[in-house]
Amino acid sequence: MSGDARHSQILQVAIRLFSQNGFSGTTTKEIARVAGVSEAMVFRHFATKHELYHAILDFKACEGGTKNPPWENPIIKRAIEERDDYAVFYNFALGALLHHKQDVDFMRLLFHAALDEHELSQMFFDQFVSRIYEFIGSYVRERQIDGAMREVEPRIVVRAFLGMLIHHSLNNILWDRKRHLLNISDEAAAHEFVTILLNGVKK
Amino acid sequence: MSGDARHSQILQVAIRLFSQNGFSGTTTKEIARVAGVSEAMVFRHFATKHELYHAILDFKACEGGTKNPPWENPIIKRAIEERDDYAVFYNFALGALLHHKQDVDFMRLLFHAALDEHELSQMFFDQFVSRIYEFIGSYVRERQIDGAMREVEPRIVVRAFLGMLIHHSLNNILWDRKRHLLNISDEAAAHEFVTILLNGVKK
DNA sequence: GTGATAAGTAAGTGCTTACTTACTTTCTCA
DNA sequence: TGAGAAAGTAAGTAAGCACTTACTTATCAC
Repeated sequence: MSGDARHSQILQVAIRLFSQNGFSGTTTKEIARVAGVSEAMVFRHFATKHELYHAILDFKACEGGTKNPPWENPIIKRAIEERDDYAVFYNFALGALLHHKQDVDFMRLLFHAALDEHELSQMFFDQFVSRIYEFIGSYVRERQIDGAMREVEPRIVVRAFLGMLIHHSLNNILWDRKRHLLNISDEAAAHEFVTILLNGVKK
Repeated sequence: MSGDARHSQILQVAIRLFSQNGFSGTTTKEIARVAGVSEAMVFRHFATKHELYHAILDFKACEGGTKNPPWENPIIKRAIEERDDYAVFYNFALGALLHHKQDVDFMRLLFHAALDEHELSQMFFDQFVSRIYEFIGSYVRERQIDGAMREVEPRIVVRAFLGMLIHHSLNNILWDRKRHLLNISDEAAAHEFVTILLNGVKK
């Protein structure tokens, strides 16, 4: 196997293991075993375990966050121009839920990193999450000026909205994987959450 | 120091360390050091590291969950009888936010346990969280029958509501401890979330 | 074919881990 | 007051950890 191929293969294996077991719960020996190579190969590609973890968070933060950010989604941009509140929030919500479902590893990795207080957790928050507050928050502000939404601190609206979405995904990933408590499609969840939110803030 | 006192002192130290660093990130040596005893003392009180962790989750799940459950809160019970939606949801929300703030260790512990897929995480979910779905869900159902709330699956309403609350606490604990993104009192947060939710589901 | 280079490993290194043993000190109360 | 129990420790043990070294095998342009 070529160097590059092995490099990204080890990365993929490590992503899975770190996301399952966290940093200190994952051993370099097991990464090597699952990748089907000797431990020495892991250390040829990544000087230390920390460097490997850092490379993963770096890679995932780019791929998972800044790849298709909502503020570059043409459907949402169009909906914003047309002042179609439902379309703005629904498409954002559905995009988020699908993204969470597709990349469970990333979600788990983010929470592990947050609990471990890893610097890249804060970086992701500052560079991605706070931008979302800006993005949705400023749309809410505009709609308040339009007279379409009542006066609430826009960031509270964003927090309420993100809370519904992220908590729903977190439930599906961590506690209620079999969907015993609430079995609902992503489309239906997005619709219901958006309906509650928009009715909740309309004038 | 007496045996019982030492026992609970080690427990308290371990709670702090496990909640900070998770199970595999915490060493028995450090627990002993922080407790100011030799490692052998830790193992006199708890046969294994796993047993200590189990004892903590057990203790915390009881203390944190079933101590003052919302379904035994007289203020909430009264509000339910009076069909005072705002009082029901506001008091529940404020109680939850205060509880999260007072016991950050427990919140972190719960998330560590969930990511580690520890059995007691599932137990807490089954015994406490699902009861809350029952409790609030059935109130929503009653209010729908009363004609005061529109027809939505009550569990979706509960999920939206808990999502706002838990996500807000999680933000304050993990990512935005300095409250740069949103600085708001617990009372104001409870008020705003409840207002959004109730307007969101009213007929 | 040959020699340079890259891919790969077996068998370590010293340190840390959870956990034990064999021992000493302190307290209690008949 | 002294014997027995309980509280406490120093100094281990074997296994596991991140990481290294010294070596072998495969690739491929020339």
